Amino acid sequence: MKPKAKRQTDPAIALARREQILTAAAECFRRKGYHGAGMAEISKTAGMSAGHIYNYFESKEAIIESIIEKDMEEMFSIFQKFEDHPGDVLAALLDGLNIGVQRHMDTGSCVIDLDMMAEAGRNIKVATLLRETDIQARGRMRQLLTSERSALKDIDERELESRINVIFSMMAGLLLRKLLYPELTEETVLIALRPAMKTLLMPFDKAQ
Amino acid sequence: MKPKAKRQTDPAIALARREQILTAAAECFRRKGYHGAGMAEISKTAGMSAGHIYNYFESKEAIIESIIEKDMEEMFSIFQKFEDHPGDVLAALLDGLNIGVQRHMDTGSCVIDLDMMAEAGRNIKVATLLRETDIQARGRMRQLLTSERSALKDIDERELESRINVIFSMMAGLLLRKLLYPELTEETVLIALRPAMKTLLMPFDKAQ
Amino acid sequence: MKPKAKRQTDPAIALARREQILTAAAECFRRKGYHGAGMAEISKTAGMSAGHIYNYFESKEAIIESIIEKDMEEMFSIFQKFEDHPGDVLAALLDGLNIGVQRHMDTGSCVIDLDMMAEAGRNIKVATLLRETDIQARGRMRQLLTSERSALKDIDERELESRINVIFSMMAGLLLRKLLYPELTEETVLIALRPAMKTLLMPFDKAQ
Amino acid sequence: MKPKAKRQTDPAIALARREQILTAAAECFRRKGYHGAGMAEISKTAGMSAGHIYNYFESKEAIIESIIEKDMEEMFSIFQKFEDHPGDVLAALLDGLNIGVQRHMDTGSCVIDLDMMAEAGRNIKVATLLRETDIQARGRMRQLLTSERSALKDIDERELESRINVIFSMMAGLLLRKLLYPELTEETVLIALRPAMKTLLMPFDKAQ
DNA sequence: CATGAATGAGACTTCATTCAT
DNA sequence: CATGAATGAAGTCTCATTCAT
Repeated sequence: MKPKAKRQTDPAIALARREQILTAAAECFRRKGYHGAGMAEISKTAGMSAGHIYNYFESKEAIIESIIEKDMEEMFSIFQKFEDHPGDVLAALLDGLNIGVQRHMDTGSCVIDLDMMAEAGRNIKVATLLRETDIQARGRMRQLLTSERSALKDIDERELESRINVIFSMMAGLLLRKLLYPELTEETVLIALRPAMKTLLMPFDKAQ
Repeated sequence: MKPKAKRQTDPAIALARREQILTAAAECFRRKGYHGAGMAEISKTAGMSAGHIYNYFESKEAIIESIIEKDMEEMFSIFQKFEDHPGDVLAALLDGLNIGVQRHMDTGSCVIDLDMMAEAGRNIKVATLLRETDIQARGRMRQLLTSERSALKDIDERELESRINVIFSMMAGLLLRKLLYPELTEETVLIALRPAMKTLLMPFDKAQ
Repeated sequence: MKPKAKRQTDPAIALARREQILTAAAECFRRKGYHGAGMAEISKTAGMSAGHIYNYFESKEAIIESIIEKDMEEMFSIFQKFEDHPGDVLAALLDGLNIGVQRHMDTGSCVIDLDMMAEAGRNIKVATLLRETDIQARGRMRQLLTSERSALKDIDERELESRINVIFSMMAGLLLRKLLYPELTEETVLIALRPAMKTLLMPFDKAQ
Repeated sequence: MKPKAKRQTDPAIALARREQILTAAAECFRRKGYHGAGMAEISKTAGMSAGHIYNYFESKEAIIESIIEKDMEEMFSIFQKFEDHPGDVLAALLDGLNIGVQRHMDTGSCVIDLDMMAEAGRNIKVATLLRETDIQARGRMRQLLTSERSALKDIDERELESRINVIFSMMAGLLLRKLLYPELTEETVLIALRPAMKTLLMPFDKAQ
């Protein structure tokens, strides 16, 4: 979905402008929310006129869509780290857990993600984008969990799906906790999160 | 925070009108979001003039606040069930887990809760209300977990906080999963959720 | 302009109700101004329902018109005092000057009069009523100034008109001063007002 | 309090637009009063969209405040004339009296001033602005009356205050007379006004 | 006679978007 | 390429007035 821009002379400049706008918009959305941030504020933050933005994006909605795409790419890079991690998958994921927690409790990205999720509930285009992003993420996670170095490489498909969903659910939910309690720390959360995550990454005991 | 309405002759009618408005508003918010739904649409859905709504609610904001309050009361009744449950707490909560999942995956209430969370990011009154609601819920959960019939009655405060937060996080996160994947079923989720929840409701092994 | 009321059973009750409304409305207008006071507030102050007021007055505008009429009648009674005063007119008016000042600087009636004057600028009905009231007042004043006991009984018509207008202007203007400076006292004003008034009530010296 | 407008490229255009709006608003206020004139009417009169006005004024209230400020500046220029007048102060003020009368009896500015006064009764910002304006005017008048060329340069403070207030009262009151009697002429008023003013500008006789 | 629930037009204001320059 | 002046639809809210009861 790159060629959103209208006629442009130098593609390099055009790309730079787009980045400029996306960065500014993301910051504004973070501060004020999608509805709270106006094009005027975004244009001021981006250092260009409001009208000019429409040479690069068809609408305000198109901007948030592009931001979602960027988020997607960023997330991929995060998963990459886990894949490069030596040792078994369980250790890798538990090792990286605090990073994951940190990321999901960063109030900065928090609000904007929430806004996007809320928007997804009624804007099918946003919903589709988010779903695509998430499907990619789940794919990566599935690769990790079914790799040779994983203790779960033989579990059945349905259970795998469930585990991944619960893991994602738990992580994404942190965002909501942090939003309600800004004073909540990662350390506190990790006390119970780590054991729960371990359970989700190991075979369930027959006894349970 | 009961009598937000202005003076009314017949309290029964007044209450009915309030309900009428709240129901209509909730539906509109669900469809269009808090900002997306206008008073015009709400009034049409409620079957009365826009101006008349202001005889029962001081502002659009007051409406969403009332909706939040109603949700709070509903939640209390849910917790009450757990408290009345015979047997130990672990069993009670695991028994009621499917109900909890069901509730958190009901797309109907889903979107509106998300919207409220997003709104909380920029509307301090909404944020306060949500936080209060959540504090109440955590209080109930804490009572449950520290009751005589709980296996966790002796754990230290910090760990207790962590467990509760992770439990809430995991449950609330389901809402986001369901929003992205409407086809996701409770049964699927429960496969991995139940073991994870069990871990969160039992003492952590020293070995872990 | 009495029969503004619609069908009524007992004229006595009807009149009482009208008084009730007028008193309440006057108080509200004084506090909030004509535009600032709503029918809701007036009806509450009057101790009856908003709808019922419309059985006695056709509109909000009709209420202020009635208030103006009442003011007119009140003013007549004030002039009566001067006419009954023993001694010459000059002494009578100077004697009563502090009362006149007091009345024109009463912030209570102040604001409502101002509102009515402003309204007169664009509402011909109000303008007519005020003019009629004022014409009556000027007539009384003229009688006083041309009575046998007055030093001005022989001056020509044009000069008389001018004197009366300036006197009224000076007195009415006090209202504006008091509004701007609530701390302004009658005593302070009288220091210069009394000599000025004396000049206006005596033949102008040739020398001047 | 100059740059109330938002950022504008060409200050000349911005200023022109502000003038355009102020002129239109003043005309509308004159015709319908502050509350009676809507932004729609003002914008139509100004020849621009209602929304655009908000690029130059923050609110309807800001518009009337600007109008008051303009009036203030205009008034200053009038006082300047008196100060530049050769001869003694008494002569200067009596000479300029007809101009002052003309100004205070101009029905055009009349009604809008009245409206502002009435508005001051309930809008503290307007009240403050009007009071400031008047204080400035009184300051100028005081300078005039206590200058070396004045016969009143040695009178005590309280009497000076009283004289100024009565002078202003008398002049401002003319506005009300003209409003009630549009047929009233300056010449007629001046017959009695000039002697009264002379009294107010000269030492009071002991005999009085 | 009396109520107050209900209306609906209109108030001010915001903001995404367009377009002449 | 770039601006920002300008638009206009839509937003929330108020309030004089009506009418079924």
